[in-house]
Amino acid sequence: MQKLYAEPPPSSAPVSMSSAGGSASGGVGVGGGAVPTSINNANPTSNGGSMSPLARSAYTMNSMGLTVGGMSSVSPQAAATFGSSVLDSAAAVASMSGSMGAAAAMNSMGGNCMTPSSMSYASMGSPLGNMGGCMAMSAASMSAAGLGGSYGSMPPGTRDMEPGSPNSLGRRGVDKPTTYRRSYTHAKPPYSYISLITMAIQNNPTRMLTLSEIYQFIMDLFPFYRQNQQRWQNSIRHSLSFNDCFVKIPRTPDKPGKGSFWTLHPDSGNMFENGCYLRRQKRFKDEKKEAIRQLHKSPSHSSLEATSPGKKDHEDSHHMHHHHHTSRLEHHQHHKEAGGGGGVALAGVNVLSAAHSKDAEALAMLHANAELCLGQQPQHVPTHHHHQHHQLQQEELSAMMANRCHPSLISDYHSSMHPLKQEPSGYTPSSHPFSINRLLPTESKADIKMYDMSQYAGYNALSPLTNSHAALGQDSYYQSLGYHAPAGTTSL
DNA sequence: GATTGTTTAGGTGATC
DNA sequence: GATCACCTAAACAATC
Repeated sequence: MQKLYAEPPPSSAPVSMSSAGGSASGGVGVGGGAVPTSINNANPTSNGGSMSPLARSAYTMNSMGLTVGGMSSVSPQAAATFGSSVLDSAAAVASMSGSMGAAAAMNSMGGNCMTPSSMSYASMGSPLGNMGGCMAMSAASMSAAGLGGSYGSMPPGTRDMEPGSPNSLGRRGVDKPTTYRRSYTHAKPPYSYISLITMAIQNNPTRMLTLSEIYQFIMDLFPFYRQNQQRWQNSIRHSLSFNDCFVKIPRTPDKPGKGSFWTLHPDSGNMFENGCYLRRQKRFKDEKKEAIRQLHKSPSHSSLEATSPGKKDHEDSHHMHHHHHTSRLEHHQHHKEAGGGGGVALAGVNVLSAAHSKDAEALAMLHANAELCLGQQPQHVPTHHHHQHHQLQQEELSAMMANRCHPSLISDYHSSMHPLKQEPSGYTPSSHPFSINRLLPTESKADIKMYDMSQYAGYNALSPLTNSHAALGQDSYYQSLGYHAPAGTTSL
C-alpha cells in the first residue's frame, strides 16, 4: 500500500511534524515526509483582513465540520458556494451521533492515508468541502480529543506566525495545547503543488486561471503559503511549465494583461482519482507530446543527448546522474520541444497548437465559449482511443443525460457497475478521502445551482465563487481546443 | 523593474 | 537499488 503519511503521533502528542517548510532541501511537503497536522482554523471572521471571501467560505464550512452537523453554523454563502459539498458534509456529520460516532466512523476508514492529522488539515484549510464527511469527522474527532476547538479561539495575532518564530511549525510545542493551535495554522498543506494548482483551476468556472490567480487561490486557502512566497511561487511556475497536465492558453486581444491563462489538460482528469490526493500515482503525460518525444528519440537525438548531459530531461534526469540510469531519457524532452523561448513556448503543444497555430479566431472562440456556456448540457461525444474507455464514457454520458448528475457521481456509478475498478483499499475512485473528485466543488454544481437559486440567491453576489455556478460549458471549451471534455469536468 | 514562463540542476522520500 | 513523484533553487528570457 502506498505510504502516504507518517503515522500520526500518539494521542498524547498529537502534533508530530517534521519542520514543514523552511527546509532548504527538497522533500518538505508530500514527498518529503513532512506531516502537516491539524489546523484549527475554523473561524473565518477573525483571520484578519488578509483572508479573502473565498477563504472565509472555506473556513466557515470547516467550522461546520467542527460543530458536528451544525448546518446552522454554516453561512448561507458558504452553503451556496459549495452546495452539496457542504450539505453532504453536514449530512454526513449530522447522521452521526456526536463526535464519538464521528470518531468511530473515521476509524472505520481503515487508515489508508487518513491519519487524523492529515485529514484534519484538509478539512481546515481547504474550501474543498467535498472532502465531506471525512473531513468533518476528523474535525469532530479532534474536538472529541480536546484538540479541536475553533480557529477563532486563538488570540489574534497568533495565527500567522512566521515559521521561524517560537510558536511556529519549526518549533511546534508539545507542552501546551495552545501551542498546537498556533502551529497547526501554518503547517504545510499535504497537497503537492500540482494538486494545489489543479484545485485552483478546477475551482474556477472557466477552468482557466492566470498565474497570479493561482497564487491568490493558494494563499487564500492556506495561510502557510502567505509566507516565503518567492519560494513556493517559483515552484508553482515550475510545476506549470513542467507538467503536461497544465496547459497554457494565450490571452486574447480582448483580454489584455500579463501572463497567460493556465488550464488543465483535458485528459489529465484522472491524475488523482484512484490514488490519494496527496500524491499522484502516476505522472500525467500528454500522449501526443509523448509521441513527439518518442519521435525525437531518434539515434541522432539520443547521441546528442548523450553528449549533452545538461540538456537531458530535468526532474528525472538528475536521477540518472545519481544512479546511472538510462531508461527515461525521453521524459522531459518536451521542454526543448516546447521551444526555448519564453511566452511563445506552449507547454501544451497539441492542445494549443489548435488554438495557437490555427488562428486567433479559434482562440477567441475558445475564450468566448468558456464564458458563454453557462448551464449548457454536455454536447460532446467522447472520442477516445480505447474502446473500453470510450464505452465507459458513453455510459457516463448516458447516465448524466438521464439523471443530470455529475460525472463524479457517475464514477460512483461505475464503481458499482464495475467493481473491479475499485481500489484494493476499498475506496472507489471518487470516494477516496483525498480524491480530487471529492475535494473539488466542481462536482456539485448542479446542486449548487439548485440550492442557491432556491435558498440563497441573495448571497450570490457576495460569493467569490458565484460564477462557479455557471459551470461553464467545458465541453464547448474543450471542443474548441480539439479535445473532448475530461471526465469529471463536464459541465451540467 | 516586476512578473511570467522555461529550463537546468540537485535534492528527498516513497514505491517497485 | 532502481525508479518515480515531488520540492527547491536558480539562471535566463520574454513580456507587461
